[in-house]
Amino acid sequence: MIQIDYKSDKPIYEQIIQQFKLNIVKGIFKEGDKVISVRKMASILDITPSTVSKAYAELERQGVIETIRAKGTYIAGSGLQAQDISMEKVRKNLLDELIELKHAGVGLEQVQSLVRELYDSI
Amino acid sequence: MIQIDYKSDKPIYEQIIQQFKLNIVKGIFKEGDKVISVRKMASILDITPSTVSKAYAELERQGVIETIRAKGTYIAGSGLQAQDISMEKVRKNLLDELIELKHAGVGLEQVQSLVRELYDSI
DNA sequence: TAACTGTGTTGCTTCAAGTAATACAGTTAT
DNA sequence: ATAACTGTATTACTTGAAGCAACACAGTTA
Repeated sequence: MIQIDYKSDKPIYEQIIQQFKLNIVKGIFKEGDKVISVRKMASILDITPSTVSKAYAELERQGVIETIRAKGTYIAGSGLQAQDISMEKVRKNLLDELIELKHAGVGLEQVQSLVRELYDSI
Repeated sequence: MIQIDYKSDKPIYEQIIQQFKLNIVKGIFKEGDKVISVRKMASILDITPSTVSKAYAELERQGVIETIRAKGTYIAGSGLQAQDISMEKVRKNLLDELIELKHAGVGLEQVQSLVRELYDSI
C-alpha cells in the first residue's frame, strides 16, 4: 500500500507523506481508518522506526492524520480547512518545472496537455 | 542578473543553473554571450568559486554553455537537440506537486489556470 | 623568455539533513 | 501485575552541499 523508491534522492519520510496523501485522494485511506503502526510500517518497508515516526509527525502537523500516543494513529477528517498546504511552496516548485520545460522549448499547450494527463492519472 | 535565495533549501548551484535557463528564456542571455567568470560570479554572490564551478560544469553537461579552460565561458547555441532535459524527472516532479494540489482539493481547472499564470510569468 | 594576470579545477574541511539504533514512556488486555 | 503493544526522544553514523585554499592552464607583456 506504500511504495518506496529506495534509489530515489527524495527522502523516504517525504515519500511516505506523499503516499499517504495519494492513498487518501484515491479513497484507499478513509477518515477514521486506523493506520498501521510505526513499527509495523518500519518492518514492512525495512527501514528504521525513526523515519516512519518522522513522517507521521509531519503528517499530523499538516492535519492529515491524528495520533494518540501509545494508542495508535488514524486518518483525520479531510476537513479541507486543515489542509495547511503551503501554496507558496507548491507555486515555487511548479515554477521550477515550468522554467525547465519552457527552456526546453515546450509550449504552453503541450504543458497543459501533460498536466491534464498527470492529474487524471492520480 | 542572478538571484540567489540563501535561505532556500535548494542548493545554490542548482539555483544558478535555473537562473541561467531563465535568463536564456527571457532573452537576457543570448548565444555567444560571454558569461561572467567563475571568480567574479562567486565574488558578486559572495559564495565560493567551487560552487559556481559546479554549476557551470552541470550547465555545460546539459549543453547550455560552453567553457574553454583559461579563456572563459559562453552561452551555447540553443540547439534544441542538445537540451538533454530529463523529461522523466520533470514528469515525476510535476506529479509530486499535482498530488499535493489534488489532495488539497484543488480541481483540474484551477490547476490549469495556475499553470497558465506561472508559465506566462516566465 | 620570464613574469604576470585571468581563467577554470581539485582536494580538504565543515556543517546540516536523512537515516539508523537504542532506550524511554504511556496504554491495553490478560 | 505484567506482557505486549503503542508513539517519542536521544544519540550516532553517513552523505552531500558549501567554504577555503592550493593548483594548473592560456594569453599578455616587459
